[in-house]
Amino acid sequence: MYDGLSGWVLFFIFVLMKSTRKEEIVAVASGLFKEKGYSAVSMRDIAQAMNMKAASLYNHISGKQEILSTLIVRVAIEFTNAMETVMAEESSPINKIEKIIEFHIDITVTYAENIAALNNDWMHLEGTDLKRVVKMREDYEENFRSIIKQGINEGRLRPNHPEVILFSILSTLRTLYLWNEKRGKMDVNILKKDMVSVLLKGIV
Amino acid sequence: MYDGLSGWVLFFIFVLMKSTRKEEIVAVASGLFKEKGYSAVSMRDIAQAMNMKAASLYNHISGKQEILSTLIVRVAIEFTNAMETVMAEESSPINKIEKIIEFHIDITVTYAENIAALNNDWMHLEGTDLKRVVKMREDYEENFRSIIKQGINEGRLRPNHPEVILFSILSTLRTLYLWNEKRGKMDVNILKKDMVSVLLKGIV
DNA sequence: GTCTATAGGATGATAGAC
DNA sequence: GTCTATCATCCTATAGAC
Repeated sequence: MYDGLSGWVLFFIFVLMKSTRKEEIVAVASGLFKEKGYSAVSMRDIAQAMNMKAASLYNHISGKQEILSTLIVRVAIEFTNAMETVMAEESSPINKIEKIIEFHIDITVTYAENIAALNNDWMHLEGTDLKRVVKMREDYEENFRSIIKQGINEGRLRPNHPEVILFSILSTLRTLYLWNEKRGKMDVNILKKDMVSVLLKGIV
Repeated sequence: MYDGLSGWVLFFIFVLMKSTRKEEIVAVASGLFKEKGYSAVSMRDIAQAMNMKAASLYNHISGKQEILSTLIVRVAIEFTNAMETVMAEESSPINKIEKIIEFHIDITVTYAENIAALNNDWMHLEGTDLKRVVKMREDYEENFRSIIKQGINEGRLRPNHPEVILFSILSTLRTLYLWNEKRGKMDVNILKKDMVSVLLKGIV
């Protein structure tokens, strides 16, 4: 009876270790990718940062590509889900844009390194991962665009070129990850309020 | 007399060729860097795109690093000069911000690839080039920040956190280069007007 | 699960013929 | 100024001992 139990416990620990070890690698690699970019970081760099040898990494991941893919797909899904939640709501375009700004800030707080990879290294994805991420990005932008167009049509947004509005807001939100040190001192809720105010009402 | 003349002419052509050849390399490389990033582009890639062999590149440039440095320093100086011109003017903070938005659009039109390198590959610069570019970037941001603070103090800008305003505008302007295809169809002056309107007056 | 050793190929750069 | 040949080093990834 004890034997059976300890067998299961050991198996559970093994699975747990293996999975957290992979997560450790992904976490360490994401920091390096953010600093120097995917292509400039070698498996030796990642291994060194974990106090191990490059060959040992391959017991936990299939290769460098899997690290990038895990990193990017994870946060891309996060954004897709958040956008779908907003789209499903029955509220005004302005309210939806506020929600988008808020979830971008929330996701950036926990996924800064993933966002760096999504923004700067998506083109180094391969095969179906590349197609999937590009598709998610296109759908995301299309949803955002439709909200803006609706807002203009209803006369609740100023009639500027929709692409200019989309691009202005989105490029600010997408590069929020670069701003984490300065943000660190700022309360997230204050940041959200200021960001909504600046992006919606302008600065004048 | 003819001999002397043709000697000078040949020398001039030689200097001209050498310099335009270097410019050609820088131009071709900048396109590749923009697509895949500095680290993912090899000297063989650059050579192939010019229908020559990698070794031949070294007759015109000292190495890969010189290409990056040329590319980045050039556009960094462009931004620094433009900002200094604006700072020297005696006009309101709002007027200065409008000018900044406008010269960002102008520079982006001619230097899209350089800006990509400045944004994404500056960390691969070495030695004094790295220090110089980082310094120019810090000074640039500090100038922008002082304009914003003055605008808030004078009560002409809404009293949002200055860093939020700085970051929102700057991140939009810095990623304009990503937007060149869509912009291509739009008149530059209309883009400037829309951009100024969206960034200053907001969208609501 | 980590190590050493190494395969197999790419990389930045140089030497020297033409 | 471009080429071929090559160097020395780095890269991702695998094989196999422990």
